[in-house]
Amino acid sequence: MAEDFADALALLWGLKPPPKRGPKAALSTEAITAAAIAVADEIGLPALTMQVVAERLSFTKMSLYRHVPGKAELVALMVDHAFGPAPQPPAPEPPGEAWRPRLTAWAEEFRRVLDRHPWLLAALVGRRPLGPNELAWTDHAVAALDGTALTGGERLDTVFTVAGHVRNTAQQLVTAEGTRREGGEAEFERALAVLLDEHRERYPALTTASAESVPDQALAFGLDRILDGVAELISRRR
Amino acid sequence: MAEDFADALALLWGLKPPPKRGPKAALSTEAITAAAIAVADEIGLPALTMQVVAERLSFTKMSLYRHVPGKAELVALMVDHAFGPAPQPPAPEPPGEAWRPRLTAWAEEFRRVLDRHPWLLAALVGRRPLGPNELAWTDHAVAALDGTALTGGERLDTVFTVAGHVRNTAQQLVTAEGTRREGGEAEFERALAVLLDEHRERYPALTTASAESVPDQALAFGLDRILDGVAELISRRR
DNA sequence: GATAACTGTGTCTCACGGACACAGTGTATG
DNA sequence: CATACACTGTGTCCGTGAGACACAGTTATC
Repeated sequence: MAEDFADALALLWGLKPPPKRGPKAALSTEAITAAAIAVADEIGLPALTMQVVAERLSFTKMSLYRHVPGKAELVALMVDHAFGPAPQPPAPEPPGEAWRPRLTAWAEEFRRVLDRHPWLLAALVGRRPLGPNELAWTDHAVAALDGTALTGGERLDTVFTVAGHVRNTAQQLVTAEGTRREGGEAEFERALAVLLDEHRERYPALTTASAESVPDQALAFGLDRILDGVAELISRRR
Repeated sequence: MAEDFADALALLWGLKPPPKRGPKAALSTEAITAAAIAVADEIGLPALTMQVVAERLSFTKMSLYRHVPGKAELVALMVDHAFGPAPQPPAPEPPGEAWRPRLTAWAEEFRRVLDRHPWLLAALVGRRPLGPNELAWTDHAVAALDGTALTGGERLDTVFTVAGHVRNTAQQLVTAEGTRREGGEAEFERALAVLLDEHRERYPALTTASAESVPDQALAFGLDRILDGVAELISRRR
């Protein structure tokens, strides 16, 4: 377990000493990762098998294991690769100002990544080895709060809260398999509506609230509340 | 797929007509669900196999399928069962007041459930059939906001945001397998610290913020920010 | 040119989810 | 009361997926 963790980290951070002898590899960790991402985008994480990835690359399943220790590590690579380089160049603006639009833009960018790669949601569950890109994303978000009256711990917690909110709202567009929800959307809503209607005396608050709910507002609403709360804390510090 | 969804819902809501003939069943959906939860608490969701559940009950694997359509449906049952009945009796207080302590208490209760059943985090990913208990939990949270100046949609979004935040903070105590993180905790922190130290010029904001971070504050901090934001919105409505 | 490191491959094993047929058991109907 | 029928638990079988391992071919170093 500890070994696996260290292995995965080494792989994520590109700490493999390049081989000196032997044939030049036709495959590469990057190629495998990219192919796996393409497959997962289409068919989801549970359906992602070494076999399918190999087929897309026109190689055999076992050849993948020369470049990737196992499926778990492959997923870790996919995650970091899917994030890609962090958005928002260093931003020459004075620190301490504009933290709010910067965090908002960051959240939207994060959301876009999750929309592009629905399987990411499932892959982000639990603690796992972090890659350079993921850390860079986090760093950029924390940097948006530079110069504010928040402590380091508060900045981290703020970023954590915002990122978590984005993740949670993205879940609504995703099936349990980690693929985009297409036409079946109505089915779920209808089933829930029927259920609530059948038991409206059992869930009174939920029923009445649902009656006047507006879809697709959760991301913006929650983000505004969170950032309002952060703004209040910052101004309270002055 | 649509069939599966309906089947799972029927099972969750106990809509099985009881059999009239035949031997009385030694097994039951409840017994299987309870055993599966016990197993998952110990070894996590990926390691939860029909075989293991059957062994704990001293039955054969295939006998489970007489009471549960498949593993996915079993997990759905486990989720609703793990939630248990919603906390907080109807609360005789006047609505509109005390929404904040009620939501806070609700969040803490939710957190306690997640701590008891670490695998829940992974099981909650994506849209899935909702059971009566889960709906009741949601209803109670929404009810805490009854009488406030929020619209129905805003109440739902608030609850969604709070619940999501609780979920996200709970993730830090969980491994990728959905078991509690025990001694390995230090390993993760140390690995991250080493990583950050090695690349401190690459992640400046993150490095300095981490240096003065206080662990285990994320839940309370984020919750306070969110509720501050909600309070501001409510007072703005007056 | 020999050796050693490395790559991709074919074969094998094990674990898991689930289909299916079967024998035993209890209830309703003739 | 007998018999047919619905239902339960079981044993066997299959398909699929992760991964171990041995092998043959390839390339740089001595």
